[in-house]
Amino acid sequence: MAVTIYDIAEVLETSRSTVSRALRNDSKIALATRKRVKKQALEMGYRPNLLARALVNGKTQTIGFLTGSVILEVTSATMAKLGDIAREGGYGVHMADTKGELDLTVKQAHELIARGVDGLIIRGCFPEATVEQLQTELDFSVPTVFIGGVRMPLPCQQVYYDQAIGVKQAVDSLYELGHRQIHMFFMPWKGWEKETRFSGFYEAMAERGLDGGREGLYEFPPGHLDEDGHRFFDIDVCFSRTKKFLKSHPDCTAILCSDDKLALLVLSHLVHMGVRVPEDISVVGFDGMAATAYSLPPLSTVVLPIGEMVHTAFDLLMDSMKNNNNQPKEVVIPSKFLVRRSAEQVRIRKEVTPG
Amino acid sequence: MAVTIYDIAEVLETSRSTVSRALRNDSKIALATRKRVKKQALEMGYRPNLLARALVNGKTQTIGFLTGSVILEVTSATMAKLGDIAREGGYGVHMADTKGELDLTVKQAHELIARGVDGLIIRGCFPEATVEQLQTELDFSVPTVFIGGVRMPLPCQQVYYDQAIGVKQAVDSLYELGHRQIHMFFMPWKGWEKETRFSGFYEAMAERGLDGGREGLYEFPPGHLDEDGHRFFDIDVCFSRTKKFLKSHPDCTAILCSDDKLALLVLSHLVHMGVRVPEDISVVGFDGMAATAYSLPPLSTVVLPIGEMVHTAFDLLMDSMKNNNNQPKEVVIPSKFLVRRSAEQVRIRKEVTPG
DNA sequence: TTGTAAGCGTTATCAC
DNA sequence: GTGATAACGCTTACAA
Repeated sequence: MAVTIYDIAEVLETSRSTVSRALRNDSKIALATRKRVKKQALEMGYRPNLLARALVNGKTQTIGFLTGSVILEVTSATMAKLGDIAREGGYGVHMADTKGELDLTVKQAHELIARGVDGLIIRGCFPEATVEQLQTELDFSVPTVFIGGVRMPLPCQQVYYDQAIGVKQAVDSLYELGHRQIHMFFMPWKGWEKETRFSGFYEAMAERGLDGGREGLYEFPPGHLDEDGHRFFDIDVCFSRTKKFLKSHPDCTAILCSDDKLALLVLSHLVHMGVRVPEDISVVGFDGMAATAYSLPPLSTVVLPIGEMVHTAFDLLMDSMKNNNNQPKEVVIPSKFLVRRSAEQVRIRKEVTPG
Repeated sequence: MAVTIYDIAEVLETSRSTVSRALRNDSKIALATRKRVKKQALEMGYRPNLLARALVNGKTQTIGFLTGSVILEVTSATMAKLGDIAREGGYGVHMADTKGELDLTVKQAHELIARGVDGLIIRGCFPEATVEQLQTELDFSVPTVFIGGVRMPLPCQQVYYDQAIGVKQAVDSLYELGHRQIHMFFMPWKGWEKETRFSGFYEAMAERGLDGGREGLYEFPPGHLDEDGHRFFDIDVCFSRTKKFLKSHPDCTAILCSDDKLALLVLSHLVHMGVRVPEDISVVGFDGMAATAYSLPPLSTVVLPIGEMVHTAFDLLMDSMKNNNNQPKEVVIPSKFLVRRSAEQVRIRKEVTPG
């Protein structure tokens, strides 16, 4: 069996308390003793039993991370970052997939709490849940902070992206490049925070006096999920949808996509149709997926600063764990437009501008 | 504070042991009592403290998952699957990123063990570590199973992919489609299990009497990692590399890529150069990434059956946790070639075959 | 069928 | 400075 402080105490012919204190560098213990104990502990390969420790002081140095579909890149990037940050802070991460469903989220949260997490970070929005539902269901007994792409409409600790701002920047940037006929492509999949992405588009277009209400939106079929949660698109349908769009909007010079996957899809379809990007049409994505960096052309996209969000959320959580309060607090993280090669000056303007 | 069995016992004017047993449905307890206790527990919102339970019976119902770069799709898919399977089995998952480095792996493993995981699943190979190093470093005190793409050269519980078999299938399939000039593209990045992928290629080519030794291999620059572990490619270099290849290998009709990312990259570059896939050149990937399903054309690829691997690994782990033994055991999971549109009969043959 | 009491490995509160 | 001793919340012989 594993070595315990008791074993060490026995060998050293001292008491458990002394060993315990010495190992934690208690200044009350003589320096010599501390040294002796630590040496012995090392020799015997002692490793503290964090469970026992947790039982007495009520802290496990573990946080729980609840998230919908781990396989999504934004999710796994978040998780990776959280793992790193938590580790630096001496915390472990217990993760659980919620499939983005409220009841599973609640269930898993209770699981994790029972397992003794000190705090909870929950990622995902629950679009079909009512505020009342959230209020009652999500009444957790440990400090909790929500993260995601939309504001949760209830008093809680949360950090979320301002998704609109990046879209606005994108529209502004396109405008300055001479674009006037700008459209937004989207796939209305479940749990997707579309409204905030749309609203940025609406606003920015309106500000410029451009046509960008609902008419500026162009919908794609969302495909379907396989049993592992991977989303598959019906590329033939999407292809013809893009084709149709081009026919019906011959004057469109720029396309904003509601997410990078769609943007990459559309990009490849355009290229196949002989439409040059960005010479003929500029394309912009949303999310900041890694793959946008090496598409051809590399995709301009609105990036969600995941690291910043995770940092903020973790700090918030640490804080409320320390003070054991869970007072409502909100932090907004701005998204930002990242310029790459897929967006360019419109041709018309190019021809007008002399070399 | 949280409700404990003691609180319930007090209210019911009975003993803690009765409550404890009743809650766990011990047949020794009168059915009426059980009912009464459970009802009371429910009413008081009792939730068992798994930590306390763990302290006494030495089991936390938690497993640890160690893995390199969480952000990779294969990794996150593995994690997602593991989370689901574990939950079904009543287990939680404590995850930690190892960056694919041996010392961090060891460190994290000890962390997790201290936190009380009942077992460990470790993903990742350690190409630069010697067998001796692994032997000494990886001497864990809890049941452990390794998973990954290569066989660990030491006695342990492991399940790994037979990566060669899928490559062979791919080559066979291409051969049957009339391809003779088949080449393999690869990026030699750290920790990548290239040899097994290569060996499948070598063997299959040799079996068919085709030129497929080292000369059949064509190397791409591996790009670089950002601080988050995302890999970025220098697309311009890759592009010109592909171009150069086409010039120097005008008779090549099929390209096998060592991973899907590379395949998708090459695919887009070929399309941009006006090379039609699959009409002019067939392309095959490796991994089974989701994105291969909706590239244009959808990519034929060698898929790694992640679900199968995780299932196997979990079962193995459960087994050795139950019997508390850690006897060496190996399971091999075959990869398999998945046919999609990116590979097709060679043109020559097409012309010969009458309509 | 139920209750008593010991113990899991640690920390914390007292005395000494 | 150090050592008993009582928690922490639960399980499990052993008694009753």
